[in-house]
Amino acid sequence: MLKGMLLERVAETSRRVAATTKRLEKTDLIAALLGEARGEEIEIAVAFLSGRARQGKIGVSYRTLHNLGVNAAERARLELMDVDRAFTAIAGVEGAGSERVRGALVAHLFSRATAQEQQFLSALLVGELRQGALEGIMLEAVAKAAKLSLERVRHAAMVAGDVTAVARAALETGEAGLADYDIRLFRPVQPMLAQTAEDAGEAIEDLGEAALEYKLDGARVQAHKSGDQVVIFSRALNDVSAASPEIVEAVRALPAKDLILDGEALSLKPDGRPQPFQVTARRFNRKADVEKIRKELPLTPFWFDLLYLDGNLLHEPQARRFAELQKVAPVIPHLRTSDAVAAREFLEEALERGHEGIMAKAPGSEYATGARGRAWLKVKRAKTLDLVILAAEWGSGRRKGFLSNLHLGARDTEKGGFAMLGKTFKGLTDEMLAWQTREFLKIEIARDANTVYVEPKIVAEIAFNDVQISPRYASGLALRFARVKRYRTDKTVEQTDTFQTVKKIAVGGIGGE
DNA sequence: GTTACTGCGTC
DNA sequence: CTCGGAA
DNA sequence: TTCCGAGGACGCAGTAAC
Repeated sequence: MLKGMLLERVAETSRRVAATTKRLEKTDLIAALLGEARGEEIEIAVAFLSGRARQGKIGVSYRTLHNLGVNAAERARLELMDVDRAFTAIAGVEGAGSERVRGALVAHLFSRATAQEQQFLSALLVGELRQGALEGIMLEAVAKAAKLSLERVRHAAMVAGDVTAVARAALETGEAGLADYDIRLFRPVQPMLAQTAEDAGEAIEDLGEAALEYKLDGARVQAHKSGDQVVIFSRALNDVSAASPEIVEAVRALPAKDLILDGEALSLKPDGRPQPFQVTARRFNRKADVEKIRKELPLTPFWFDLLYLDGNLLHEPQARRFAELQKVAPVIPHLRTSDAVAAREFLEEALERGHEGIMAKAPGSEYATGARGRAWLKVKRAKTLDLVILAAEWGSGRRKGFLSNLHLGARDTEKGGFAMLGKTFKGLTDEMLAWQTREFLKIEIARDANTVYVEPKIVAEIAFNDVQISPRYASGLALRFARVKRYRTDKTVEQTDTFQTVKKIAVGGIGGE
């Protein structure tokens, strides 16, 4: 009887992958390991080295792992298959007392692992492997190990919606094995993604003639239909049919037997304007009272692409896919133009109607599953505020040793003091990180475990997309997608924006109270 | 029963 | 979701 | 250009604790 691959082999590879910053070296290390794996082990190894369990999230928290209190094994004996079976068992526990049972199962697994293996398993389970390689590098490694072209492997994985099975097929049966991974009904494909453009003008400049569409602020949905059978998938390819019965019904009624649609679903107010995102979000991942909530907050799907209609359309140009789509389903508001002025007007119209912005698509482009290319561009509009930094949290990973995540405050001219509007760590260069760490420590007024509180005197220009109602912050409001544009050392606190200004933006955006 | 907290998925 | 850094 | 990782805001589900 052959011995299976040891967990140690994977943990050691992960450690070495993390140790180098060179992409090719990472690829080589992973490819070498894949060459040694057999059968199901291939799928397990691919999942682990992509930073996840085959079972997905299995409900093991940071806290569970820290309260284990088990010793490490002396010798590495755990096989990949053992670990995979243990994960399946752990994921299956539910109900009252489940946290204790799960903890016991995790403890037993960990007691059989060496110290290094324990470290690897911990990182894997909390999703913090941070070896500088995820699915992108994995695809390259699979291609290398199977001696196939990267494009071939990537396409199969994206159309299959999953790398693990494709990796196994590629390694076991090569080119022939990948032939099965064509688009197929009820097997979701990775949705095509977009890059950002500054404004409508840049999008037209990039694309020439472009297919413009409203960008709606809801959730991405992929609908599969064959006859009466309909399944709706989310962006992460979860089956969300149960939570969105009205979408299922709408798709079932479409005049085509077999199709796959791509679109965005959101809830509209009675006047046709969109609900704020956080309101539409009440429909996502929902199990309780679906029939009741669908009456209060019905979801409306807006379709913008057709991937399959009695056959594969992925490789057809966008213009043809959209034309076919219009014959069978209600489509998103759209405009085909090469005129920058018309594009700008279209953007203004979308914004005026309460939407997020527009998309601009290359009419000649195929549906590049899972790719974030320049064939699709998104144009949104950010707002900015000058805010005061109230505190900063110590960073982790490559930001360890630097003050990173910033607490943002706006002057409250009524109550005095500052209203906290959330936090951001985005938009900071290494230079800014170093600067703020230095400067903040000079004006420190207090600290706790992870946070340094500072005198409220540093001003930063903060970009954001929306103001949301916040159940978390005392101010009652929080910024959505906040990021730092620059520090305003030229501005005093008295010159910053006030909480009262923020409230006005909120009322404008949310629709008033 | 109700609340608090964490995990997960959406953006 | 956004951004900056590295290859 | 592509990939990665630094983490942000919500809301719901599920358990544990009260």
